[in-house]
Amino acid sequence: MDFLNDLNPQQRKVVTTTEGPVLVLAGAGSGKTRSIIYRTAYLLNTARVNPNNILIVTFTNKAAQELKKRLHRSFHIATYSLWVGTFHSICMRILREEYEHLPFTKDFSIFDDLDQKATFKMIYKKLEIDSKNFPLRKITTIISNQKNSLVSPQDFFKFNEENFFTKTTYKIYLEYQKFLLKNNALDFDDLLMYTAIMFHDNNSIRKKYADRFKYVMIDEYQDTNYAQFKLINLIAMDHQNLCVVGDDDQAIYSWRGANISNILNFEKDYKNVYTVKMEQNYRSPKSILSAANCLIKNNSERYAKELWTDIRSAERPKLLKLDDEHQEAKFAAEMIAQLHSRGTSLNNCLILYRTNAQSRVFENAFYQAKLTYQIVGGVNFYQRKEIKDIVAYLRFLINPNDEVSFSRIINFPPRKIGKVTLKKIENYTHKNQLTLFDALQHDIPSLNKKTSQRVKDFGKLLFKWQRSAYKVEITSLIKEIIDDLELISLYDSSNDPKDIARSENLKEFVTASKEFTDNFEQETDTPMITSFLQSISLQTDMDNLDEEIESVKLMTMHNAKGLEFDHVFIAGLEDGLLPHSRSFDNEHQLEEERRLLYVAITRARKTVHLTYTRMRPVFGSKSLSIPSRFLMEIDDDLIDTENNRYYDLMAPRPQKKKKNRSVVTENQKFFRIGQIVSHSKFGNGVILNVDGKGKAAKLSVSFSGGQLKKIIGTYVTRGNE
DNA sequence: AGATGCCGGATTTTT
DNA sequence: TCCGGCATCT
Repeated sequence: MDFLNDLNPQQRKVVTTTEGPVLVLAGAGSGKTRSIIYRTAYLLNTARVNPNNILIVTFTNKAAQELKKRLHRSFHIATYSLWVGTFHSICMRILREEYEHLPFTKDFSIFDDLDQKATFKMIYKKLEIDSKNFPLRKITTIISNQKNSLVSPQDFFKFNEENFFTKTTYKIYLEYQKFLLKNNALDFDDLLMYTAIMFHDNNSIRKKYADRFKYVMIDEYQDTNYAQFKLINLIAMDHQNLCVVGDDDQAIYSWRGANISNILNFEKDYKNVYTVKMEQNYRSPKSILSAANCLIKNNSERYAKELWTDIRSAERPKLLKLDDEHQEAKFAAEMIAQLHSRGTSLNNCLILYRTNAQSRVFENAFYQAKLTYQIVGGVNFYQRKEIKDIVAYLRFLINPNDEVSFSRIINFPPRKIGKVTLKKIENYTHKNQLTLFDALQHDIPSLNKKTSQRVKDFGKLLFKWQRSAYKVEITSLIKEIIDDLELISLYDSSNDPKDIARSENLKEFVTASKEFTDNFEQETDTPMITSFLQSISLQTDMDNLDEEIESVKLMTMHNAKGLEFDHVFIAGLEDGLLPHSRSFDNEHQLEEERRLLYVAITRARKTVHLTYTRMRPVFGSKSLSIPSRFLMEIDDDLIDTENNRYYDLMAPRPQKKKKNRSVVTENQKFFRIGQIVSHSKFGNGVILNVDGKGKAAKLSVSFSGGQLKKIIGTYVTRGNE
């Protein structure tokens, strides 16, 4: 119990209040992660809870690993039987365990957004839909939102929707889900949706997990969506031992379906909630925190709170104006070079920007300055063409119905099998009720002799690998495939500059597979290759950071959540970038952009540099930049603009608006997604979307009578949940 | 089947 | 500016 002395009174309360619902409103740098770790240790060592009975949900795989590492190091806790992971990885494990009750096998493929895109293209072709009228991006977003609200296509088809666009969208949705199942595949959202719906529909399975996970902790609760809320609710509703930790000021994922009202309504969703506010910041000096506080006060959708700190005497955030984006990058590189020459590790330096596209100039500048850097995000390692290709081979061997992978590999490397042949193979497969894999072993009548031979040769090759797949180690299999296809020499002999790095990446992939094999903890009777494929689908770039290399880190502000660095450089503080132009006309989105900057600033332990440019290329042509409106919201005396040759104020400071800075009122959180409401004419219905706040919010409601309506909140009443 | 070239459109953030 | 999609040619 001695370890409780390491904690402040609030943290101690969080740690020792093990029974019943606990809400922890934890500001940036207030020791949130620490509290979760200590709470887990307390549950295990003091309260003698069996590790099997604990579920911890983190926001990234990396955070999960870190947590395990620290539990092990500081408390000598064996983390083997502890369930720690992201929502997605935890759902993946559950679905694999319960596949008998589900419409797919445990070998299911996980489709990333590239696979998803390929799928939609096939569907568009089949349904003869013009992507001009139904832009892919828009449609995938809508469908993703439906899944995150647990609305299945069948639910929608019950409604007699008149609107052509909506009707077509649901047709696509339905077809998409059918296609995925036919391919034994799930997308990211499906992982959550199938699990939540399974718990909802099958009480004995729900009970099994509710009994298993007697103690549940969720980190970053402000960024959970409805499916995640429901999922956790179904697990915790019986025992109520649920501890959620989050900060409404750091909610930055609403575009992904995250619903801030999950955290704001926690005290209503659960009974007798014990609430702890942690407002002492242990990370940043007062000079930095004051600026952050001043900024975030401009948001109206928040719990009123103010972070404070004992850490004093440091510099205020510096604001600098550079001529263009090259100068901006060069400036950061020079500053970091200077710090580095005085003994600062590059590991303590962070570059943050709003969009991935901004990273390129920084790469350049750091390369010039001979400073080692690592980029997080952008094109994920596993999304690169050469890696997707080899993964597609592996996937197809395991999952012989995976059309997306099949169409990827059938003619790569080129073996003179084109799309006509592909279509014929698919038809033959369909007609004879075969898997694609088996069809390749046949003589397909509609093919001419030459083509048929090529197809059969390919089939033989796949057959050979499939036998290896169940016999040899993953790494050997991968090597075998790469050798047989002569991929390395293919890329090395290429004239295309893009191919230069490809053979290197392939080698790295081999190494990664080896690492996986070495660290693999056999959890079920699932073949290792299945686990490998599924786990790499959920890997992010953050997980692939090489910790051994001392380097400056470059990433988007979204990726920076939960991290801390001594020196933080925040670039591109310009209207259009931050706040992003796409958020200009929407107050909610503007507030989210503001939170993004708040998150960025509060990463810093020692210094913050805010930069913007005089001029920046937009759509290819240079145009004058406008300094971010957020800069004007921070009081003059909190920002250092003096003794600074770069600074000159170019835009007139807009008048600050008077803002409602009070606590979120009942009115503001009146409706939320999933709530049941009733209407005098349409009867009962469930809310699918809320636009605006308060009683007068615009609601999208699906009524039990079948209508899907947009309605002003004042015309409905809330029913029981 | 594959290479070439033109046009139009899009540009946020990620598991 | 760059990328992807489409048409056309070989």
